Amino acid sequence: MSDKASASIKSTAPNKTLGRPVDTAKSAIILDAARHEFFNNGFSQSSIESIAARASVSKVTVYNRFKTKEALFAAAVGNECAVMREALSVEATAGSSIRERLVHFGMEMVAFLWRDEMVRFERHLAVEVEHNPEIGLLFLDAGPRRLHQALSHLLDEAVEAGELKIDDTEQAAEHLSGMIKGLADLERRFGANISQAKIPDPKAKKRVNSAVDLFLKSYSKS
Amino acid sequence: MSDKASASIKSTAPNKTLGRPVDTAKSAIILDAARHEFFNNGFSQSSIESIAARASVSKVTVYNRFKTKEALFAAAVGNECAVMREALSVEATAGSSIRERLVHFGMEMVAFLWRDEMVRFERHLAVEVEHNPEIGLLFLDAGPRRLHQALSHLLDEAVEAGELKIDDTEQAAEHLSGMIKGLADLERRFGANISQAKIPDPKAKKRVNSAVDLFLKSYSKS
DNA sequence: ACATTAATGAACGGTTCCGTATAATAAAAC
DNA sequence: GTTTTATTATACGGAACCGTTCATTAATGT
Repeated sequence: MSDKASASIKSTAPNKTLGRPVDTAKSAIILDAARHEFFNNGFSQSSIESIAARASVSKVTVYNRFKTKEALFAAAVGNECAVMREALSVEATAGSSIRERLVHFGMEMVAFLWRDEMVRFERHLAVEVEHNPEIGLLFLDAGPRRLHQALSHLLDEAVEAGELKIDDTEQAAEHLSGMIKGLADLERRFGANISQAKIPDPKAKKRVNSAVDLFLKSYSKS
Repeated sequence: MSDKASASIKSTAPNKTLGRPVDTAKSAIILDAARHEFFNNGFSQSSIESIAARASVSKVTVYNRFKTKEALFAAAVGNECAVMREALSVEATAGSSIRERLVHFGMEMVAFLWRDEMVRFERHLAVEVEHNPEIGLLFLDAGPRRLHQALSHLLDEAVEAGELKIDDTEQAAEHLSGMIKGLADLERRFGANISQAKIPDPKAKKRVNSAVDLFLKSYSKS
């Protein structure tokens, strides 16, 4: 009876172990191609066909894994955010002085933000946030808020260790990271192509150092 | 001879005083419609036809004044930058204490940046900078750099008046404006729609005040 | 009235692209 | 081999839109 049923009635759920297996590697390749196209040309300027071509995959395969163009974009954003999370999970270098630790944090932050891919990612993501607010929060949680937490934590430890005296470490962290970015953040987003410049932000070292100076002048315990 | 020439030979340059005059008001109306469409939907998502419809103007008329879609976009950006220049030419309120002046400057800056139109303008402009770097510089000159100069000037005056002691006022101005924007700048660009919130940035007052506190703690002369 | 230019409305050619459908091929289990 | 599923290549329907053309109407000077 059961044999007859399974043979005659078409099962709505396909048998997993039967037929040609899904090439699981293709999804990652598609996402990588999508990342390249979307964050270099923008959402509406990127075509599914060009993404498929870059991934060396049929267009139908793309639609097979991702229901629609918007879904593919959201998946690409999620993927980038996951990568960002991984990159930001490195621990702050301890052992050195608090000044050295803060300067190091600042320079790392600048190096991270001033990368070409980061600039373009921010640009094209910000536009799509208007149509899909969720991806904006996805980015905020993976990037900025995480950085803020890391810096706040760094400050908390310094306070506990008696190196600093801060009432509101979160507020202090926001001030410091704000100074680290400074107005150069606008040059980064609207200025000449940074890929042509040898050094991402030539004034970064000076800016970060003086920012830490100003910061420590108020918050140093001594 | 000259009469004969001007009468028989078709002059390549049309006679200005002849025929129906150009409706000069239409250009401004078109630019306003272009601003609305471009900075709400983005460049590639906006169609010339919808812009013409919004301006109650024929599509041909648009192409008559602006050679191409890119030219219209650039013109719209230039127009917005001119408006911005006008808005930023207001003098800083003098007479009060330096603390009050700085806090006032900061709150004005936040109010200016957190407007819906400003957020969308920045978003859509940043994307197009990749294809047309000139419009980015146009914006930088009209907005951020102008703000920076204004704040630097304010600090210079305070130094001359003996209210502050600052070596590098430009660096100090960058730090202060960086703190004023803080990480909230990222929430502004990637966070939930600000138009739904009652107050643009609820934490702005606290952030600006504590930023000025930190600033003055180092640069006060007393 | 007439000449001249501005502006409109509608249509067109050409292009791009989304999402789907179809027929053929490839890779696995049986 | 056969069956089953994944993937490809190709084509299609449909829509959107850029930039242009043409015939017509509107607004001014002489």
